[in-house]
Amino acid sequence: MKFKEAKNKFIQTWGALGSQWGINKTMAQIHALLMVSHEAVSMEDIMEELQISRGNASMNLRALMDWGIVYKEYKAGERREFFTAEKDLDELAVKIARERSKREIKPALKVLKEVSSITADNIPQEKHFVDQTTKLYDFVLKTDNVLDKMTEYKDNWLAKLVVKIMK
Amino acid sequence: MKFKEAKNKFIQTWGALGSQWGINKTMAQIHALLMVSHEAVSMEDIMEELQISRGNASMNLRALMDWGIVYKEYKAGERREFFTAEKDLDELAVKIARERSKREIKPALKVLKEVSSITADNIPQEKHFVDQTTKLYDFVLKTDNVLDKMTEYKDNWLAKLVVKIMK
DNA sequence: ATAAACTTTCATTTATTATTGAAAGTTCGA
DNA sequence: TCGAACTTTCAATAATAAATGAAAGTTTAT
Repeated sequence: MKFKEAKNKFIQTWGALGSQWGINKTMAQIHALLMVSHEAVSMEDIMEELQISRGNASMNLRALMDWGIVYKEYKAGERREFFTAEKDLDELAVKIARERSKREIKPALKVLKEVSSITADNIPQEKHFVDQTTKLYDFVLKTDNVLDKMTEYKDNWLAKLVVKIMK
Repeated sequence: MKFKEAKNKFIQTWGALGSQWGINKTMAQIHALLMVSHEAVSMEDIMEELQISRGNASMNLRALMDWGIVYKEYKAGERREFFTAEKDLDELAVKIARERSKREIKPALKVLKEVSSITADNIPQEKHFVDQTTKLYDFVLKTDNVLDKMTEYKDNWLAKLVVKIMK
C-alpha cells in the first residue's frame, strides 16, 4: 500500500468511526486529515483533499475548534488561515470526554434526577420506576465522575498506578 | 410530575441520548421502556406505548437481543412473546462495551495497523503519517484493553480498589 | 392438515441529518 | 475608504438513516 492510499483509507475509516459514534463524518474526516498532516493545512486544501464545499469545511472546522481539538494558525505573510489538530492523544481524549460529558451526559443526568424524584404512589410499577431511574442516575453519575478523574489525573502517579494495575 | 409524565420523559431522553451515541432512537426507547417496566412487555404494548409500527418494533427488539441486553420471555398459557431488559447496570455496561468494541473498535484497529505499516519513504510527510497512525493504534489498543479488563474484573477486588481510589 | 395468532422481512416511504453554494460578512493593505 | 482576498451564514437541496405496512413466514392448538 502506498502513502496516498493509506492516508485516504485512514481518513475514510476515521470518518466512518465518527459517524458510528454520533460525530458527523466530515468533521471526523477533517480531524483525521489534520492529525496526520505534517504541517498546518489551508481551508482550500482541505476542500480539495476531501472534495467538500467551502461551507461544509467552514462549519465543521468551526465545530472542531469549539471542541478544542483543532486550532487556527497564521503564517507570516499569508492572508489565509491554516489549521492544525491536537496531536497529543491523551489531550485529545480528555477534550472529547469533557465535551461529550458537558453536552450530553450532564443534561441527561439532570433529567434522570428529575424523573427519579417523583413521589411514587404505592404501586409496584411506580416503585420500580423510581428505583430503577435512581440506580441509573447513580450509575451514570459515578461513571461520569470516573472519567473526570481519569482525565484530571492523567499525568500523575494515581493514573499511572491504575494503568499499571490494569494492563 | 406524575408517573406517566416522568416515564415518558425518561424514554424520550434515553432515546435522544442513544441517537447522539450512534444507537437508533427507537432501539434506545424500547430499551428504556423495558428497563423501567416492572414486568415483561408484549410487542403489542411496546407498539402502543411508543406509537411505532409492528415492523419497527420487531426489528429493534431483534437488534436489542443481538446486543444481549433484551430477552424474550414466555408466559404460561400465552401465545405471545414478552420482552424484558437487562436491568443490572454493570452487566448492561459490559455488554454494550463488548458489542461496540467488537463491531467498531476492532475493525478500526485492523485498518490502523494496516495503514501504519506502510514503508515510509524518507519524506517528512510520510514519516509523520506512520508515526501518528502508529501512536493512534497503540492508544486505541490500550484503551480497548482497559475497557476489557474493567468489564472482566468488574466484580472482584481489583475493580473495587480502583473504584475506591477513583471516587 | 388447517387455520388462527402471532412474528419477521423488505421494498417503499418518510424523517432526519448533512452538504451545497451563493450572498453577506469580515479583514487587511494601499 | 475602497476593493481584493478570504470566511461565514443559511435557505435550499441532497444524502442517509429509520419507519411503515402488507405479504410471507412461523408456530401452536385442534
